[in-house]
Order: sequence, then structure tokens, then C-alpha cells
Amino acid sequence: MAEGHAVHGMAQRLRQLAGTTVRSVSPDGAFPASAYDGKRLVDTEAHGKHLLVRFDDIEGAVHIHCGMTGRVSTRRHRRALGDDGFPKTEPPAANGLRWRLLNRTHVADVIAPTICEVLNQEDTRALHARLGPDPLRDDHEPEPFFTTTTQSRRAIGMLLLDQRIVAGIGNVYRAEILFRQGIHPWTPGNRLSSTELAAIWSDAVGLMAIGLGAGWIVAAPRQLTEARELIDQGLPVPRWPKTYAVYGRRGKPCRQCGTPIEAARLGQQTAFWCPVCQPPRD
DNA sequence: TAAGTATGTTAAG
DNA sequence: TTAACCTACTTAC
Repeated sequence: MAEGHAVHGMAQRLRQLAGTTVRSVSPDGAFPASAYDGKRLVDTEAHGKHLLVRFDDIEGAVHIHCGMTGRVSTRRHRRALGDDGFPKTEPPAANGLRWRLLNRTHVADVIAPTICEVLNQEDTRALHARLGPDPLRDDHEPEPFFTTTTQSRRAIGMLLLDQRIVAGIGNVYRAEILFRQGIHPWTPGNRLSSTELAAIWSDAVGLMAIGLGAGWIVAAPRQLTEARELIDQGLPVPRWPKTYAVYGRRGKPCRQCGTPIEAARLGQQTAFWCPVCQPPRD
């Protein structure tokens, strides 16, 4: 469930604890949480699907990656506070709770992550260095993505999932973006024009920004329009039924032309595409 | 109740 | 290329 938009959302919500002193515990003992107990959380940051959390007086950052099943849940609690300013009783814990941060108003749970580890400053730099530009970060520029893609014979569907080339796109966004751009997933990167690459990037920026604002992946044209309006007005976007164009729709008729959607393994995951709306290039 | 699948990634072979 | 890792949900029996 964690493509880049979801991780940025986790970072935003966890940021509600920034500037406060936190209680830090690891219920399963698999994270050295006591090092952060009583420290002030300084800030959070997302780069693609990676989440970083920084604390006062500690160099580097805590690095979290949710994988497919992990999540970071930040919520308000209303528990009675003890003399130390922290809740007297613990909010209920989910299965797989690896790391919990508490302050007087909020609880943040890191649940079943693939990675929850301590990085020093150099490791943190190395992490950023091995990730490509993130469409959801306004301090990132797409040029490295354009350059690598233009020089690569690998399929664009591979390149979009390669986090070294562009960070944050997952299997759903790959499928939906390539459909919207009419590009077959097996098209080699070096066969794409600069116009097409620019369109892929800006579509990723637009779609993922709406996904971040809505809290889920919105892809259907009508839902996109409506979600955009709600987000602009600062209103929550309800969880309408998900209607993807191609993702997960193997064998179902294309919503645009009726042709059955195709699906095949591309890299580690299944790619979905419409053979007519996304014609192969020869 | 068991098996299969998933919006992900790494390491082994 | 394959298996492994983690949890939650769906489907099959």
C-alpha cells in the first residue's frame, strides 16, 4: 500500500510530533527505541518510498521503509496524562508494532515495516544518492530521470519502477501513468521523445499530488476532477470505490476502447496495459 | 481453515 | 531467476 504518495502522507502526519519531546518504545524489541526516548523530534522527510525521521542531538536519521504491508499510523490520543506529561496508559497496539512514539497529544506507530533502522549522516547521504528524483518533492528536478531514460534500452515500465531512476512510483502508478500517456510498457526508454518523457513526469507529479491529498490512489478521470476540487478547497476526499484504468484489470474491457486489458510480468511485478490504447512501437 | 495474492525490495544462486 | 520477508485481505475447499 505504500507508493510514494502514501509515504509522503505518513511523513506529513508524523510531522505533527515535530518540535515536541517524545516517549520512544519498541514493543517487539527489534528497534533500539530507547536512544530516542526523551529526545525532541526535529523533522520528517520522505524521498520516494523511504521515510526519514530526525531527532535533536542525534546525527543521521531513523530510516523506515514500509514494503508492501508496513504502515505508519499517526493519530491523536485522548488519554489521561501523568505528572511527566505523557499518557499514563498505552493506546492499543497493532500486530507487528515495531516502534511507537508518544507525546501528550499524539501517538505514532510504525507497524510491520521492512526496514526500521538507524542511519548515520553518511548512510543518510548515501540513501538519497541512490534514489532518483521524487515527483512529489518540489526541491527535485526531473533531469536525471530524463537523461538516464533517454540513454537506456530498458523498457519504460522497468525504468519507472527502478527507484534509482525515479523515486516513489509503484506498480499502480506505473500502470495508470503509462495508460494515460498511451505508452506501451515495453517501449525502450531511448525510443521515447523528450515530449513524452516530460509528459510522463508531469503526469506523475499531478497524479501523485492528488493521491497524497486524497490519501489513496485516485486515477479515474471524473474522480480526479472531483478530488482536485475538494483538495483545493481543503476538504477531505471520500474513499470512493477505486476505479483504475488498467491496474489489476487483466482480461477486463478497456474503459476507453473495450479491448481486453493485457497483463504480464515486467521486472518483479505485473504490468497491465491496453494493447490498442498503448500500441507497441516497432 | 488453507491457499493465494498484494500498491516492495534484497539477497542468494 | 527465485525465494524470502512481513501482514491483511480474498478466494477456494
